[in-house]
Amino acid sequence: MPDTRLGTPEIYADLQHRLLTGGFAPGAKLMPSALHTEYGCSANTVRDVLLQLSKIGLVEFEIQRGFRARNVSIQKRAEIARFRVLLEQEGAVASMCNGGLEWESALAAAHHRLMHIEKQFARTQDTIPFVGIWSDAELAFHRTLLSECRLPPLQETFDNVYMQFRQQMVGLESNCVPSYFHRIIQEHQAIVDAATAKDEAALRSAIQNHQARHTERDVSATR
Amino acid sequence: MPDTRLGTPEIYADLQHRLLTGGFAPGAKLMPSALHTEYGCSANTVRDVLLQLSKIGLVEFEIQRGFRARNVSIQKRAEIARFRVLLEQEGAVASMCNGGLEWESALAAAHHRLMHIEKQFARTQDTIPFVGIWSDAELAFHRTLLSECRLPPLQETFDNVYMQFRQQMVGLESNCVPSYFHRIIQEHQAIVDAATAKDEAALRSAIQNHQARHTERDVSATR
DNA sequence: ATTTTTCAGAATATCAAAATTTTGAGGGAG
DNA sequence: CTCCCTCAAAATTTTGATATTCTGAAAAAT
Repeated sequence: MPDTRLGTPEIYADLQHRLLTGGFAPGAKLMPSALHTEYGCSANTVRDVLLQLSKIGLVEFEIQRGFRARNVSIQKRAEIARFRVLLEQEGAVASMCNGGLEWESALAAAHHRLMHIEKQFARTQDTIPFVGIWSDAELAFHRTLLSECRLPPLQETFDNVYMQFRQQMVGLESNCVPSYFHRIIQEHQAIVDAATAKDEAALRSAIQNHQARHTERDVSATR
Repeated sequence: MPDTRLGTPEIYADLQHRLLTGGFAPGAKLMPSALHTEYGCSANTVRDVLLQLSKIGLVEFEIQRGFRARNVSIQKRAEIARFRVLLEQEGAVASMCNGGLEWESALAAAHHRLMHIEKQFARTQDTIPFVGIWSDAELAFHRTLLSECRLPPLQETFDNVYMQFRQQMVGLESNCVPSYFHRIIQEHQAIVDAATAKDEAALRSAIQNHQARHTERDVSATR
């Protein structure tokens, strides 16, 4: 798409964005030899970027077999969602214990910003360009939630899992219903309330409920 | 070291092994242009392998600044250890709930194999060649512990974290005292006992105790 | 004396082409 | 009809060379 000469970071960002917004069909082959013309660079450069993207789980890499956009399935989304809940519960509880007033304030600020975007969202029909900025704001909110947990490895893992989860979402549901966002606003509010009240059990429940739609175990699937 | 022509998987395995056994000083620069002669391949091939190793956290990669063996510190080891405990507790408890007799048996088998190696270990002075096989057996034991948790993302993350933890260990303590292994045998036994007894609280404690030496928070470090 | 600039050496990123491997279709043998 | 073998097209990996960027020390300026 872009016609100017791009550096590796730009190619990385663009490919990540496409992966996260349905720019590639799930499981689609990602061929450096095909993509390099789009970015006006060599195939090897695309290969490097794809290798880096496989690091965060958005791209599957198999030796001698190239790259693919990660496959999606209800089962896989459920596994990722349950792992995400696990990480977020532990991280949020730790943040709640460590974090002081400045953490609560940051959380309130992130939530306010997110609500503002979500309200704009509900008013607009043209949802496509909004998913990107909404997702950034939601990620910022959840990052703030974990920001004081003092476990960098958990935070890094959460970032990856969050993006993998998002990839599963857009791969499985191409359209976003507006009522969906109403529920999400309430769920975020419950998280903020529990964190502010320093109620560990409530915080865990709120985080669990936030993903309840996706964590149900699918007994029919044989994986 | 090897004089025959090596494929990428062999180079990957060898570099991983060196990273995990102190073959590189912590923070040491890993230059494709220097390593490619050792493996009889081009610098770019080494670069690819290092990119893949950075995926599991053993190698740090910064754009335009190359690769480094990951740095070690008491602080970093503590963070990794605490994250490891968290993952292992959740994974083991889930495995205990899901796993049946075949899981208990597999766990007992992995533990028996590990004990056998540990006893040989205590008898030998020449510890260096043993650390590799002991570590493989210990990893197998902990993998078995999580094998029935039905959370593939957690299992993958645990593998990475386990290796990062090992890297911190060998980077911080070059010598392994034999008494160290006596304690570890008992700690593993406690994990097996709790899992067999289906005692969730005891299992969590046993896993926590297994890393207790490393999870202490270092208040003096300002990170 | 401290800071800034310059400059060569070294290391990294990128490239286009060659070598290797995989894939899939077509043709024979059982 | 099925299975296996062969072979050519396509894709991936590797290579060696080129271009860009970084590093550190010496020189110049404040």
